[in-house]
Order: sequence, then C-alpha cells, then structure tokens
Amino acid sequence: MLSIGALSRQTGTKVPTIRYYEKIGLLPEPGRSTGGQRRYGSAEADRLAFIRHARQLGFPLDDIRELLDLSDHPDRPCEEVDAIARRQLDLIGQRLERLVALQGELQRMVTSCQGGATSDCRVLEVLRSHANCLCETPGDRAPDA
Amino acid sequence: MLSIGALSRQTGTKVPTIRYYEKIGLLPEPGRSTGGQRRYGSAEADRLAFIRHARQLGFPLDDIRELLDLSDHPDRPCEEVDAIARRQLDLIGQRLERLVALQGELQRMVTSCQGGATSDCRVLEVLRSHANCLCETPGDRAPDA
DNA sequence: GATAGGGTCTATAGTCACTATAGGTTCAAG
DNA sequence: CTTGAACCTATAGTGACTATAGACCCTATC
Repeated sequence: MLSIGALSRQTGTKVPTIRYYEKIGLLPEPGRSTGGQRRYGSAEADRLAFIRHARQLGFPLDDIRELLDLSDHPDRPCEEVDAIARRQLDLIGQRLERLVALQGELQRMVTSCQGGATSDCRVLEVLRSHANCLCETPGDRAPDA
Repeated sequence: MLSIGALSRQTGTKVPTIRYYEKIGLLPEPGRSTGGQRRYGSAEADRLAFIRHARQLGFPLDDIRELLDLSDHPDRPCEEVDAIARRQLDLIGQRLERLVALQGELQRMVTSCQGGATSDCRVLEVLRSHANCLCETPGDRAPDA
C-alpha cells in the first residue's frame, strides 16, 4: 500500500495533481488509513501511469477519460481508441506545421536584427507591419505538449 | 474613430479580447462616446495589431508588454528586444523537438493497431506500458501556438 | 418623435490542467 | 513521547482568453 507521496514519486506525478485527478473522477477514490490518509494499490498506480503517459503524448483529459473507459471494457472494438489516437496525431501534425512556420518567421526576424536602437529594430518593425507575415490562422490556440 | 466592433473586425480580434487587453493594461483606456462607448483611433489600432501579431508568433502577453514598452522608447538599445525574440525562438525549437517525438510515438501506435477488440489494442497497450516511450521530460507543459 | 435591432456596457463565471497557499492533522522514527 | 515530514481540506491563482446575463446606447426607418 502506497501513500500519496510514494505514488507521486513512483509515477513522477505531483501530489496535488493526483488529488486533482481524483476530484475530477479520473482516479477512483482510494482506501484510507485509519487516520484518513489515502492508500493506493498497484491497480491505481497502473491507472495513474496510463494517465501520465497519455498526457505526455498530449491527449486532453477528456480523451484520456474515454481511453480509460475503453480500456476497462476489453470486449469492445478498438476503433474508438484508434479514432482518438488518430485525432491526436492529426492535431499534432497541425501544430507542427504551424510551429515550423512560426520558427521561420522568428528566425528571419532575429537574424535580420543588426543591433542599435529600438527605433531601427527589425524585430519590432516586423511586429508592427503585417506585411509578409503568416496570419493565416487568426484566432487559434493550441495547448500542451 | 472606431467602435470596438469596428476595431475588432479590422484586427481580427474578438471584442471581449480587446476589453481584456485593456483590463490588463496592454491597451490604454480609450476615449468614450457621450453614451460611454469606447472609441478608438489609429494609434490604438496599430498597438492592437502589434499585439495580435506577436501573439500569433507565440509571445506570451508579458513579453508583449515588454516589447511594447521598448517600442515606446525608440532611443533604447534593441538588445532586449532581440533577447526576447531569441528566447521565444528557443522555446519554439524545444517545442518542435518534443512534438516531433510525440508524433513519432503516436504514429507508431496508430499504425501498429490492427483492429479487433480493445483487449488486443496496440494503442492501449503502449499507453499501459512505459517501455520504449519518451518519458524524458516528465512534468512539463508547453502552451500556445 | 417613436421604435426596432444590433451593438455595446459591466460584472462574473467558466475553460484547461494544473499549481500554490493556508491552516490544520497524522504518521513514523528516535 | 516528541519531533518533523508528510498528509488533509478548501480555496484561489495561472494564462489567455471565452461565455453569459441583464442593462444600456446608437442609428435608421417610419
């Protein structure tokens, strides 16, 4: 039986994160010691490891919830799992494309800066003028990983 | 003089976002109509365009605040600007590296899935076992863009 | 001048995935 | 039996917005 701190060290997950996962229902409520402290077995440790690994791969918690659910039902077909993974792969592809473009523009900005006063700064100039920038995807956001 | 909606359309920024930028001090408090509605001139429009462009390049708002400040002082040397841009470039490089690794692992997962029941699902199996995964950077996060 | 509608106002809460804090309790070693 | 680290709960904060509610304004048409 592991304390929350031991589980934290074992899985590389911070203690508040474990409690957070419990609160949002990703981890089951564990047993408690007589004094009321959480005690974990290997099933919980496996589940948490699964979650952390999926998080490292950038899956959002809602997807992970679904993956865990599917994982709990070995008889169900794995198409849904596949779909979730492919969706995530797609997303990462999109982010990569975008990041490469950003890197390009930033690189151009930085290398064209010759020093001097900010009044002549090429970086600021580029930021000021929208000429020759990407600006394809105006208001998008992309989280994590 | 532009209404907030007109400025929104001109810069591709949502109206609540403009008000949010004002609240956190990135945009100055604009003049108002007799009825109390915000009215913007071209200086504000330029400033907002600068902010949006920097955001598209992934700069966090705090960096943008500093860039705007430097931009307001044309006599100062542009080294700081350069440093901020280089830092951002670095960050993007790191994110790219990581995303490429993620893409690789996800791709392997997805292509090795042969269909069938979730009990044999290769995707879930990989998520369950930490063997041959990246796991170098345990608890890191990386926002935006 | 009245009215209709769309735009605008403020304030507040929600998003995602945590992280930090405060103030108290329990556990294990010595 | 005492110490001090680890644990408990509850709440608030992060970043960069987004959404909602309920009231008010502005302009155009009648």
